[in-house]
Amino acid sequence: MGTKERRLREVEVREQLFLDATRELIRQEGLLNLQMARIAEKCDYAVGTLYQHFGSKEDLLVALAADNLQHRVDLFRRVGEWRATTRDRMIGIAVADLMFVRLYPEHFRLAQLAFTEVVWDAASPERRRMALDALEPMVLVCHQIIEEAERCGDLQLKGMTPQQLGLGPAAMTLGTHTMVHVKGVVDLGEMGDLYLLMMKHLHCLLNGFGWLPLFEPSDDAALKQMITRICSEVFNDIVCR
Amino acid sequence: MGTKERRLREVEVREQLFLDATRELIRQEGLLNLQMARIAEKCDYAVGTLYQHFGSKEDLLVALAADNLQHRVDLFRRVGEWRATTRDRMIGIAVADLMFVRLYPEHFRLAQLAFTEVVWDAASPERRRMALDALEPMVLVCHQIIEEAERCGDLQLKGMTPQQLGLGPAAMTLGTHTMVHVKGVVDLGEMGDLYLLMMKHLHCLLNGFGWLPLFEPSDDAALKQMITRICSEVFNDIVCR
DNA sequence: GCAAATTTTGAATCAAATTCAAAATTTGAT
DNA sequence: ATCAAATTTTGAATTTGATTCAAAATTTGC
Repeated sequence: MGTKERRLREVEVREQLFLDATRELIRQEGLLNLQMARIAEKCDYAVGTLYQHFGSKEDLLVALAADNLQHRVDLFRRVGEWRATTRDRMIGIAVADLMFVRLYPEHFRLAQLAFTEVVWDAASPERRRMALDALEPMVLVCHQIIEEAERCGDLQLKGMTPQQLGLGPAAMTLGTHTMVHVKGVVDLGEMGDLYLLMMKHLHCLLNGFGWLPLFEPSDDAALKQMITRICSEVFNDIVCR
Repeated sequence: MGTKERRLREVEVREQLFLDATRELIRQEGLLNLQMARIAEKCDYAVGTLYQHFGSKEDLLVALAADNLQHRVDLFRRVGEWRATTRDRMIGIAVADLMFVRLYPEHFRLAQLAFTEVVWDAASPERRRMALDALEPMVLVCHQIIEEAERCGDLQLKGMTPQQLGLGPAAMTLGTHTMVHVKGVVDLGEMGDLYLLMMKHLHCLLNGFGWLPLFEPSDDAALKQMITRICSEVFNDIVCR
């Protein structure tokens, strides 16, 4: 009987409806003013129905963060499949994030909250698992690039596992995203484009790893050109800087 | 008249009492279960009095994060005054953070929440200013090290300002702290000590900057020895790893 | 010693998440 | 097509916990 399956699909559709509505409400009124009742109302359902999908507000927030991550994964995958040097692809991962930030400008603010003890621990274990699973393929893409880099001699792991080496760039990008999204921590006036700066630091880090071919980070023009090239080769269907 | 001043001091003492009680409650029962009424009760004051100091719960959280930062600053300053090479001192900043994490194991979890839009924007502007001001001296210490490194030829800025260069290590440490403190994001079993790994990545980054003297990051023993040395020379009065 | 000003108090209020019994709908057998 | 059982939806009622504010207590200035 297909009845059960149809129902299952309907539930899934509605769940997505709730998530999209939540995303829109956050964009319109900010995380601060997000209310469960408003979400239900916006979708013409009763609050009780919303709670059938998400055990709590925290659960919903984690679910939304995980949902956003699906899209981030898509961008990472493109980079993974891109025919380019391993170093270009590693940098490409960071460029994918720049794209992701434009497509989901609220994601990192949401994620910062969702991974906070207060929210994370209040979400259901299943939801947490889903979020961690959503992270998994991104990690995988990075490791594959790192492994290939080692195989072809672009990179020496020097006793680190690919996982361990990957954590450096990951920490740097995560840290940057955090700083960018907290209002007031960095004086943007005198810092310029933080994300451009991040790309530069990432190059320095990769140089420090000895990841070939080395790149001269002081050459701003070359750096910008590289970003533009990656955008046009990998993300040319997405609006670009 | 000293009456006014005495009163002012009393208020300050009480504010600290509230902050310390909050810190303890968080350690005991977790951020999740923090309640304003409990804090007041623990200090034998009415909730109204607590609200005289902190306009809202969010205000209190930001205040506590800022208060913690004072202690982080103290550790940073020691490093700033340490007689050692500029590179050792830069690494020393990260070691200071390791110390800080032991002294205030809840800080980064709290900070992640406090700098979240939901909390940050709900705190009073004065409180936000205080928190940003608390950050300032830390930034300053780092810049001084970077500037001295350039002056004495240990480091080439290559077109970056000291502020801009400092953001790289800052992003990397912030990102690491975040990953360490969210349960489940990194499989600690196969990653080993994340903070030791961070030190290694930091060395790679500094190598990538060309910060002299270069350090071979694959030499685990030397890395650990370096950390131990910094602990004993700079933090020998604090319990050490 | 007393009235005005200030501070403290905590019961009352309020906001918003969450629940759950009743109503509506769907299912499956006849 | 009809009906009873099972499932789903509903939203008013409950709960939780932050916040307020009028009354009580205390301090100040004369």
